[in-house]
Amino acid sequence: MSQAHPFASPCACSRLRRATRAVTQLYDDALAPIGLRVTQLSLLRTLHRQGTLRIGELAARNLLDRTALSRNLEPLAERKLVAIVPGRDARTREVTLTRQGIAAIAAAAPHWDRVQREVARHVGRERLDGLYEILREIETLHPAPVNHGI
Amino acid sequence: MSQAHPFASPCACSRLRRATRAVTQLYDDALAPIGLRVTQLSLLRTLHRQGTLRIGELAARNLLDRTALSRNLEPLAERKLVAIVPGRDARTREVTLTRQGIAAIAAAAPHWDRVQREVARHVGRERLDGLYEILREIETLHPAPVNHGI
DNA sequence: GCGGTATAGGTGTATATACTCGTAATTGCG
DNA sequence: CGCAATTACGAGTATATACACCTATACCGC
Repeated sequence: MSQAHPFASPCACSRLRRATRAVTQLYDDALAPIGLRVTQLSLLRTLHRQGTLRIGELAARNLLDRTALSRNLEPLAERKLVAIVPGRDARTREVTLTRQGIAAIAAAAPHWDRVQREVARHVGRERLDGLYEILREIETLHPAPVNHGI
Repeated sequence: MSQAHPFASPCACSRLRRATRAVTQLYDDALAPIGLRVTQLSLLRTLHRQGTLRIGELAARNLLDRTALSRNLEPLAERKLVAIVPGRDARTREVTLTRQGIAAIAAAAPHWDRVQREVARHVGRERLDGLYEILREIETLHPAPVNHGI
């Protein structure tokens, strides 16, 4: 009785993944003129909000595997949008937004804004807020400790 | 005023991606004893529900890029969980679930069930239904035509 | 039947993501 | 201090995902 679409996948994870593919496409298309993907812009903006972070910290704040983050940073470091330098603790590496990185965020801003507003309008602000709340709840299921307020 | 967490990302896409990483981890961990990832189980189950499909059809039903699907099928074909044979139309290839594929779904079922119930309990059935509805809405933003009832 | 167009799919390349294992540096304890 | 445990990270490998470009096949009008 709860199966609205008899052939719909009942798997919460598959549903999330599918919708994420759809919306990622939307954002990537919008950001294409700037030469940034939404994942890349997201990292830049995290650094913009939080300042210099170590690899592990930045990964944890994004519920992202440490080694995956390292790889995601490579093209950004290549393009000098971020700088990665050894920290005081010689085991660590600190990731910093460069001037070009800040410029890239600024260049991407209007495109991001447009697509974000399109999503908000399409879904409705209230439902979007509800979505965020549910997503926050879901994230608490992550194996690693969740860092709220990120 | 609407910024509950002053440092939270306001990006719908990043939020979705982050939550998706978290929940994917959860499902993949649960399915690890079976040697399947949630993406793989999801494909097998689509075939189980819908029967033999062509590459392009299976991709469209999952809002997945055609070539990405082809690559995702490779390890499954390698393990003989699916069979890929030329269709009548010689341009096409048809993907079929094998007996081993059906067995793999059966073996994974209890593990999937457990984690799915955990998510439903944690989020709440009602909110989970609400989530599905919002995700369906979001999917309609996908560039490619959305196939509902999948 | 032929030629142009449309369709289905593969290959090469790039990024996204996570696991295992290995290494270097730090820390903590006796 | 000296060594064991811990911590931070990289490298290798595998899957997930998409785009640009290419090929083969089918279809359609004539």
